[in-house]
Amino acid sequence: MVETASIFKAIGDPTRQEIVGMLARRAMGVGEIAREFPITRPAIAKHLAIMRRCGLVSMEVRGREHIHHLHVEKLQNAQNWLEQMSMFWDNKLEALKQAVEEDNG
Amino acid sequence: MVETASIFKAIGDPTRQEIVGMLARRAMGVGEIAREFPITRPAIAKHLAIMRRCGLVSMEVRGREHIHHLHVEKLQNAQNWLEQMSMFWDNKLEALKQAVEEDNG
DNA sequence: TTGACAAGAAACCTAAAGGTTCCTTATAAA
DNA sequence: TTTATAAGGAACCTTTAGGTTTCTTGTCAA
Repeated sequence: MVETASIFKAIGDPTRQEIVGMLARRAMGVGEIAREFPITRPAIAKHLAIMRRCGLVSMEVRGREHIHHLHVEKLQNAQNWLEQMSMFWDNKLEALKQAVEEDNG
Repeated sequence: MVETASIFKAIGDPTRQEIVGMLARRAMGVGEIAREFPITRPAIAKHLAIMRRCGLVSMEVRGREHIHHLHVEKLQNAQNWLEQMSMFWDNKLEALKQAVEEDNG
C-alpha cells in the first residue's frame, strides 16, 4: 500500500497535469516546457521539483539542458489505488480478496 | 476533458484517501468519521468540504447527522485521465485515436 | 423540557503552494 | 574569449491547506 497520495497531489494541479501530458509524448527541458505556459520558468521549475520529489519525473542533465522524463509506472500505482476503491464500492469482494493477497504475497 | 485536477487534489492527501476508503464501504456521518482519526472533528469537516466541492462526496442530512456518500463515478473520471496518459506513453496510437474520437463524439 | 449529542461557524495559527524578480553559474557557439 | 542560452537559487509576496479552540444551533431522547 504505497504512498500514492504524493502522486495524486502531483497531478492535482492543472499546470502539472498539462506537463504530464507533454512529457508523456516526449522528454523535455525546463525552458522548453515553460515556453508553452503563460507563467515564468522558475514557476515551472518548482512544479517539476514537486513532480521529481515523488518520483513522477526524473531529470537528466544533457549539456546545459535539464531534460525531464515521465515515469509512467508511478501513474500505474495511482491507477491501482483507484481500482481498489472501485472494487470496494462494487462489492466485487472476490476480486478484492485476490488483490489484497497479491499485495501481501 | 473534464476538471479532473480537483479530484486528484481531493485524493492527494493521506487523510482524505483514508476517508475515501471508508466511504467506499459505507456512507458515514462527520463525527463517526472523525472518531477514526487522531485529529479534531472540525478538521475532518474541512476535508469533507473539499471533497464535496469537487463532487467526490455528497451530504445527506438525516436528523442531526450529516451522512456523507462517496461518488465513484468521479473516481472513474480520474481513472480515465490516467489511462489516456498511459496510452500516449505506450504509443498505442490506435487506441488513443479511438479514445479521442469517443470523447468528441 | 432539560440535557446530551451532532454538527456548523468563526477566529486564529503556521506552513506550504504558487507565483514573482533579480542574480549567479555552467555550457555552447561566434 | 566574448556572448547568448539554459537553468539553478535566493528573497519576497499572497493565498490556501491543514490544523486548533471556542461558541452556537438543531435534534433526539429522558
